[in-house]
Amino acid sequence: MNGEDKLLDESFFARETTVVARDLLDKVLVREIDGQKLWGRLVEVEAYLGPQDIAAHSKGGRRTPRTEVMFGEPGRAYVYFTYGMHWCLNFVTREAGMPQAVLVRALEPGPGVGRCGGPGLVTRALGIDRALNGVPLVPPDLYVVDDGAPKRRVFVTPRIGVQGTGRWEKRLLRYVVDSPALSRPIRRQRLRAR
DNA sequence: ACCGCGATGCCCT
DNA sequence: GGGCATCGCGGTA
Repeated sequence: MNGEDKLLDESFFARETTVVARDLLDKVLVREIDGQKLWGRLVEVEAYLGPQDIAAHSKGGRRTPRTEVMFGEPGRAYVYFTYGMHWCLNFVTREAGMPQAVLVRALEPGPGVGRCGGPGLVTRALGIDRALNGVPLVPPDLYVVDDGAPKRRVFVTPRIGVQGTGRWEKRLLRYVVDSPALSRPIRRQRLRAR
């Protein structure tokens, strides 16, 4: 992480969610906590597409205390708690009023950072919890940069943990690059490259 | 390799 | 009260 890094700003996140998800791969998520910088390279994300998307928290336009952040400005963190023990980090996308987001599922961890092969592991390794819900993705606390690293080939699969056989469950809204840090290994034959 | 399940607590109906 | 955008372990193979 050096002076060449370019911060991904609000205009980056204000675009179509699937495009944001794809573009986030190979970018670097940075967390600064207690004066130390923890980071990891994004290798697995998922798009959640709002009211029409039956797997999204904002399905049907649900506007509740939990989903409120997704209805607001793009480029903020949406952090929620699940299964009694895990925090999950999302980036809010699209303009205000369109409750869409990208879930961070895996990172290639930087030096001194623990395993990040799963959404709960990412937040544990980077010290992310409800205190960061709703914060803008700007330094110093939590932000994403382009460090100029080469972009790898992107693969798409159905989203993890989304049950059912309907259209939304089958949609290829999980975006990954081939990495040992993924939450689940790629099965080459079933994979569709783009 | 796959499958089942317990942990644990918040959210929403 | 049911379900959950999870994880890690233990069993079977």
